[in-house]
Amino acid sequence: MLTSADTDLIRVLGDPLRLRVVSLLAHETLCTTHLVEETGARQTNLSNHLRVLREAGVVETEPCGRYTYYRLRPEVLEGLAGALGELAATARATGAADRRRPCA
Amino acid sequence: MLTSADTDLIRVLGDPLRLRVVSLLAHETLCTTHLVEETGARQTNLSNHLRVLREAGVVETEPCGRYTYYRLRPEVLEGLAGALGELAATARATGAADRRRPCA
DNA sequence: GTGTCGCATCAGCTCTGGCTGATATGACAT
DNA sequence: ATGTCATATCAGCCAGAGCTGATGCGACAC
Repeated sequence: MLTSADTDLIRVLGDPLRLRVVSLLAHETLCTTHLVEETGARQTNLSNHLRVLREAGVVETEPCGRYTYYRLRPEVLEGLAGALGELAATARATGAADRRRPCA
Repeated sequence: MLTSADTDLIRVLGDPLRLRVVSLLAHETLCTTHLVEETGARQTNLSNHLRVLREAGVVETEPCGRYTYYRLRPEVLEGLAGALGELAATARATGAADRRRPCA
């Protein structure tokens, strides 16, 4: 079953720049400067998106001097992937059984 | 790797009402009237969302007299679940190896 | 035919959310 | 202490997206 928390998570991931950041962080732990280089986005803009990702629990930070490392939290993505997979399986079963509600 | 098509798909799913509809359709093939009953949303509003889901390829329609059945397309959800799962696996490996880019 | 019902589309309003420049904070170097 | 750099926050602008009422269209019943 999908909760409203999942909706929020999906919404957070549904932004091109944020998804790009997540994609980058999946391969390598980076700090804001690297992300600015990689994405070409302004620092302010990126910082806003990183806050959204942080508050959604998608990433976690590790301060390192005046830099800040951003690391992905795999459990969150795994949870969502699992929920969507379950939903897809249910849908496939429903289709196979052609289970439909009669209209009027 | 996540493409921009995935971004669009995620964005489509990132709406509470649309995700609710997807959730309902996963268990049972329904027509608009049923969805109006189940969600409590206005017919116009729901029809708009259904159009978005249709254009994103998440659902497909089957006319039945003056009714229209909506059915979920499991492959789309499966594809997204798979991509997210892969991303999570990559992130987990990155974390385990503590692979990070040195800052300056 | 007329009426009703299921569904889609249109036009308009509103509000969220992403982008920006400016500014604040805090760490390092000199 | 001064300057520079990395990062976060704030205030404001603007486009996009969701909700609505009104309307159009096609299928069925009579």
